[in-house]
Amino acid sequence: MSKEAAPLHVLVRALSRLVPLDEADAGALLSLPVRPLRLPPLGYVAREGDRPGEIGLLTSGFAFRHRILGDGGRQILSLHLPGDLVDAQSGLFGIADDNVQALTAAELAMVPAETLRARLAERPRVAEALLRAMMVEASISREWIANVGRRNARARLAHLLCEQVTRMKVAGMARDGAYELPMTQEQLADCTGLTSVHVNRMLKQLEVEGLIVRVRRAIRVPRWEELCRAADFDPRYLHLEGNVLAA
Amino acid sequence: MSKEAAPLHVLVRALSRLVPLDEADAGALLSLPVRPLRLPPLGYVAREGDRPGEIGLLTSGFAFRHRILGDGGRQILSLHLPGDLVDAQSGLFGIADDNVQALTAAELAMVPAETLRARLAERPRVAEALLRAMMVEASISREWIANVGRRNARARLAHLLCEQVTRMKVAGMARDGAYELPMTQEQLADCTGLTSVHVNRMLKQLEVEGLIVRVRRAIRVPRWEELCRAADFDPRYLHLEGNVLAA
DNA sequence: CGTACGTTTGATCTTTCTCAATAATGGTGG
DNA sequence: CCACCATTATTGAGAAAGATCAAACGTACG
Repeated sequence: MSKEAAPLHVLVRALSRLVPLDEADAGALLSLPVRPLRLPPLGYVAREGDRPGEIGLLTSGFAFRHRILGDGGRQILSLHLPGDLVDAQSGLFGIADDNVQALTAAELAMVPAETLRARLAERPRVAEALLRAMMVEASISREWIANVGRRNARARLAHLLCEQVTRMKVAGMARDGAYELPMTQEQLADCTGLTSVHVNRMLKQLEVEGLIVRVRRAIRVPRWEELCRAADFDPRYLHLEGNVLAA
Repeated sequence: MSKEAAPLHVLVRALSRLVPLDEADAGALLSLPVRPLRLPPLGYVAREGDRPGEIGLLTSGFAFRHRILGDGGRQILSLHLPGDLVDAQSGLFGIADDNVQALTAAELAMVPAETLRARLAERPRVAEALLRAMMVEASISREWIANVGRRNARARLAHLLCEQVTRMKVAGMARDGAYELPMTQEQLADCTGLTSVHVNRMLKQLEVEGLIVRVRRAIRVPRWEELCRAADFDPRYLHLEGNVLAA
């Protein structure tokens, strides 16, 4: 069961967290044709303006989505974990709004958009799960607006960490309470609307406050509750209802 | 045709901008049962945590969506015009992520979520239109992240104005090049992650620069191109493809 | 072992916030 | 119609958060 020969298992696992899927639903997903795609760090999944025709399922590694502004500034818009359909937007819509890039080395399973669309029409439960996944993503986007718009640098960063740690826990990517967040400080800055210099200072501050411990890019959270308080983090917007969140 | 006896006409009009709907599709929408709701300015459509059971279609007036942060700060997350399904999220998902409030006096048509969901299953084209509407909204959310995260105060405000003016044009709400944006400066501040004091100063600056003209809360844009440049505004993220944007 | 990239730190500058006071405006009851 | 009240807009002065510039330091990796 936990053997993941087929890459689509991560999708079934991710979607069934949102809507219970039966055997037939799962089968419809698992039988999808797939083009494997292996990317190096910073490899592009999609570029703004692309008309992909395929939808990328992230099966291993991390990815992120971003827009480049007129003055060359970059804003990271979302972070993606294995199980995420990384550009359902572009795939179903036809045109990509933003750039999607691998953060680490990553593996994707590219699914033809038309085939997926057809499966969705046959399997309403799967369609509903996908819709929910998109709504969760939209809710996260709105939290990012609030994060970047109304929290100070320290809280922004703390919030980003809380969100990622929580999502990684749910995805079973925690390793004894330490979470490897494979991002440079510049990328953290582009997530939070700060400069990398200021991110560095705030990380250090969180560290001297004892809210995080850093070793290389691995971050451990010795006092989860306190970090959440510093972050003004309330995980409701992640819609994890049924999920185990026991530390 | 332009007579809108039934409130649902605005929905048909809005959705058919995204996907061509035939008579049967339109009929399926127009025959939806509706509970009219009339709200005073600042009346609530939904509150965070609500489990509504109905989806609100805004038929007249403006509405906005916001979250309140732990320190009491408020971030406005989106603005809504007639034709917008103001809480498809909550209605289809079950639980509201954020607060939705009327900005002006507003009229809504409340549609039972279950009925709408059933219609969606019967009418794939309508479902697709709704999905697209949600994707456009998500794309706008991402632009707001970038706006608030990476643009300075002047550009943020200019961008918000460009976005609203464009959407109002498309919705046919322009009155000879003047657009009534019925928001207080504090609300503009909560959209842009600024303080109302600074919004005031930036509006004034845009005005002395000749990029906008203000009379009461009506804003006219004498030099559209220049305002767009100041805003770093590129309307692609609004996905207006087929729409007339001739000034 | 050197190069490229990322991190850390300091000093200074700018943008935006905060606090506070004043002026308009709009709506209400008399 | 007018006086009054609450809300919103405007302006100034000073403080603070975060940006910018610049340099040094680490570390990974070819």
